[in-house]
Amino acid sequence: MQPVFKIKTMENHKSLCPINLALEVFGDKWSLIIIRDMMFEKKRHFRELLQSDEKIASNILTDRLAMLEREGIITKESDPEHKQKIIYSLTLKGIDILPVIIAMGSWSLKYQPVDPEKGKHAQQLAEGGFELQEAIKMGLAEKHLK
Amino acid sequence: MQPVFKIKTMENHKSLCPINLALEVFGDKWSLIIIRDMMFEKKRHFRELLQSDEKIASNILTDRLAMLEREGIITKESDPEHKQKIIYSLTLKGIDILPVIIAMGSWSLKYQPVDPEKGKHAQQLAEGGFELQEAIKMGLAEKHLK
DNA sequence: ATAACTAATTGTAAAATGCAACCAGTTTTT
DNA sequence: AAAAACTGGTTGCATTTTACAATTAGTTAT
Repeated sequence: MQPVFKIKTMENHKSLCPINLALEVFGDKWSLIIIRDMMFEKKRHFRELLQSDEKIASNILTDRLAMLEREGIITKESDPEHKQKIIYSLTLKGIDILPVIIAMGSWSLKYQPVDPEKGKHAQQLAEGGFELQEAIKMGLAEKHLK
Repeated sequence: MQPVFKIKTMENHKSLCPINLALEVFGDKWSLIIIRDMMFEKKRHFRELLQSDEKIASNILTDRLAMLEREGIITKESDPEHKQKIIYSLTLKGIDILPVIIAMGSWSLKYQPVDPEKGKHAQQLAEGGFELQEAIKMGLAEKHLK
């Protein structure tokens, strides 16, 4: 029996509904935390991402980084200056998750007991509107895309 | 030993960051599917919600509905005309999750293999802008809020 | 050479999810 | 009035995911 080609377009999605397809990529407790830290805390290394307030476990972080890379949300490359260091970057597909994060932040500001200090970015982004959002995307693109 | 009051403001949140606080409510594979069906498929009963393409299990649906009620996203009431029927409604807090769902839909339309039929709502909402979004919220408020 | 740091991996326990069958009431059908 | 079908669930069990702590091989700094 020969190994069989996996048909890419027939991946087992629960459905092809847009909401479900997004949830299958970042609909869990950790993926958006990682993306948030890369976007707003400028974290690019494993150890930095491990340090969040939410205390992600290292095996879960490893798993999510691999998944996000498979899904084309991030890329990884080893820093040639420091062979042991791996630098993680957002792709355009990853940067474009920003509006989702902003919408979630706005909702929490309205309904959840947000720590004002932690909510600074969300506050600014809720007020800054479309222009600020685009400016942030530009900044991220400059730092993360080659 | 007397039962002790649970201090509401000290609930064990992983953090008080807005992104995390939103994820703690609907950052799982099912909650937004349920909310989507209530918003766009006009589902209001247990059996209807059980029928989604994604095939949620009945015990998980029971669990999520109870959680969403605890979190103030939905309410439940028994239809006095049909004693066995329970009708689920969105609260304003629940209706205000719409922008998150729209942002996720737009992202999927751009990057994921969305079935055009399933993506109709997302397509319209991406094009319709703020006005359409507000109109939909008004419609939901009329049907779900008393 | 030693110590400290890197991105992980491993082992084990706990929690969440999936699946199928079942259930007690409530209507509907016959 | 009985039987059938429908309601929102519950139960038991297998699988999967997550949490937590300790450990690791390779790399860099002292």
